[in-house]
Amino acid sequence: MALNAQKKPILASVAALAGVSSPTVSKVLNGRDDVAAATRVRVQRALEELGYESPVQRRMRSQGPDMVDLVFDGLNSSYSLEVLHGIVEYAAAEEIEIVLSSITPAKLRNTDHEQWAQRLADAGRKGLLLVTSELTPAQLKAFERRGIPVVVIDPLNPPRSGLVSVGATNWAGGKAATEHLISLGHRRIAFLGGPEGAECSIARLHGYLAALMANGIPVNNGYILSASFRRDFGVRGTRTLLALEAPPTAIFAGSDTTALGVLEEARNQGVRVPEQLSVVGFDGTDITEQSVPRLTSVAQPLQEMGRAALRSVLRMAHGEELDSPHVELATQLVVRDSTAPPPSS
Amino acid sequence: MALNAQKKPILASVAALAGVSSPTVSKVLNGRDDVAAATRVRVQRALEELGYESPVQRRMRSQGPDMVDLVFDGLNSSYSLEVLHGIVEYAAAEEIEIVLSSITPAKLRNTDHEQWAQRLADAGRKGLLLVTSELTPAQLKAFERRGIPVVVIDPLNPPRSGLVSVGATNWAGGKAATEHLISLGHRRIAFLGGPEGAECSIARLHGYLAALMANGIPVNNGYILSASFRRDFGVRGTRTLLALEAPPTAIFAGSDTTALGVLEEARNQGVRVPEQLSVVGFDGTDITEQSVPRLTSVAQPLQEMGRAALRSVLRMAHGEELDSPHVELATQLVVRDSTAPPPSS
DNA sequence: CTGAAAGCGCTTACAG
DNA sequence: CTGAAAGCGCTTACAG
Repeated sequence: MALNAQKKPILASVAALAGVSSPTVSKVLNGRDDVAAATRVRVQRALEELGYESPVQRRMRSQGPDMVDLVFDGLNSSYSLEVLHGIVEYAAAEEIEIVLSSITPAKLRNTDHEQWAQRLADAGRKGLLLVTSELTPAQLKAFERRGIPVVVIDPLNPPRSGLVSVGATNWAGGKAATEHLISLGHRRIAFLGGPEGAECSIARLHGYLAALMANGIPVNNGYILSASFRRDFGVRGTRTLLALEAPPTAIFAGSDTTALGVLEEARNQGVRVPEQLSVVGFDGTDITEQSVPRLTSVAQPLQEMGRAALRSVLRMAHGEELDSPHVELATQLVVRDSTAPPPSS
Repeated sequence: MALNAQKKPILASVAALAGVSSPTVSKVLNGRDDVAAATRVRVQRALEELGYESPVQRRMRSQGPDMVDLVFDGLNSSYSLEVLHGIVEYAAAEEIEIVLSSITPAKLRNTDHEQWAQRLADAGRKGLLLVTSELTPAQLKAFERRGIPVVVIDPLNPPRSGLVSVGATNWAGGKAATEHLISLGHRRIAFLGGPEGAECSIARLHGYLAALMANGIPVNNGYILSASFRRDFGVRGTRTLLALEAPPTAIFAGSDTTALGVLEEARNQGVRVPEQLSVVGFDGTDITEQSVPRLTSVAQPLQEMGRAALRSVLRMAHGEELDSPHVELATQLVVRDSTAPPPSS
């Protein structure tokens, strides 16, 4: 049978192998119930053996590359662009098509997930990729039941069991940023974190705390503010911090965008960076190179995270086992021009 | 004919209506080229009138929202992000899914376009959107023959007949930028343009020239350099310009990214912006707000361009007539902090 | 339950 | 360029 393996199997060849007529095979394929159980089994075995595909199935498959759905949580930051870039580049190389879902995170809640999952299954989608947004366990289950793998990039909540996700070493990054400042001689170091409850921000905060503790620097709660990853919080937060009786000599911002706000407010107050105030950002997007001064920042491998997530989804789609349900790629501190020793007051 | 409207149209009924044979209809459907143009049109009209769908298409349709393919020319700039943002937002509202094509512009040349177009047709894709990149007339024809509308955003070449495209008023933008500088008192104004031959850059250059001429300012060819939209050209170009015997007092850059390079080089040479040198960018992406000083720039309505392109493709897919094959959305000069009167030498 | 026969809708090969 | 004819692969209707 290996001899005619190249010949595409048609219904008649399946019938011949099973020792029945074409109509009978047709009935099995279409789920008719007027077929004896034993016959059905024989036909099914033959279908399997020959790897039979209906013309529609064949058309579907040959119709193009595999497709993976992507749900994007707002497409407005350099962060998103980098992640998307990584996904798209890998997809192009692997000849995968990425479908930007019309189901936006905003609509996610009021979407009938059974219906959604079924649609993806019918359309032959190979998997689902989520950036930042998340699925409820019930939603996740709907995809699981249909054999559609789901991978989340940078989940907001702590990794749940059953949820496959890709992130970055946020704790280590927070620690590295803070240790860098400490090694420059800073002792009064503030932290401007992201939205309350965001797992990645909490991890960065704990990295910051770990560095302080390891160096015997007492934690000052007035130096720790959390609100958002946006620029305006950088401005507001800096205003608050610089108005303190003992203002910090360094600020570690939870995102590059926030750090930009820090730079802006420092400039407005005539506080020179890095001479009078050191600033570290987080993300390592291209704005770190465009700001004045260029921003010392903890780089996340965003493109790699996108690529890794797509790779994981594809591996799962092919039935391969993953090494681990949650992977964290290494962050890396990149020292630029916004950090220096504190002013020798 | 309204009477049997409920009867699902088959190939033979289309043939009857068009007054041809079934094989001919089959050929049209499959994009064969051995059909006379007039016959093809008649058949396409009949297909349209009866709302014919192939069995495969029927299957597909019952399976989810309409899909439009998108070919992106590199996903690395704020420019791309903005355009994509506009497309995706409109798509989500209209419940359209956007497929990021695995055919990248790099691969475009060695792709069998007949095969590609057929694949999209088979997959029931409603249209094709191209950003910056373009199709050859032969490629365009392959899609046209299969009734798949194509729209290009910001085509690099001048609008060809038959090519539907969306752009911005580059000439007017170039003129507005230059007039702004002239009205501040500048007479020595340089232009740093994009890649040689890029239509949008040529239009901006001519807007610049028009403004100079309208104000009786002689054109100095040494003030006009064209190379790319990238930052490094901003640096190099500025170095060249500032080394001139009579250096310009203002530089109009063809993109915001290039303008950023201008700012960088000016800073390196200790030339203060805007006091000693005025700078205007083009695009109006968010880096204009993040630079120091904030960048005066000609804003392109990038999100709107993305949205308009998708809307056009969908209108064509529904058989509606477009008002015009090429549309230009208005650019707008946004004055920020990088422009001021020239130094009173 | 089964399958010979007829049928369906589309495509291909080829004569003109 | 066009279409009558043959063909393809699947499904349906029905006799046994």
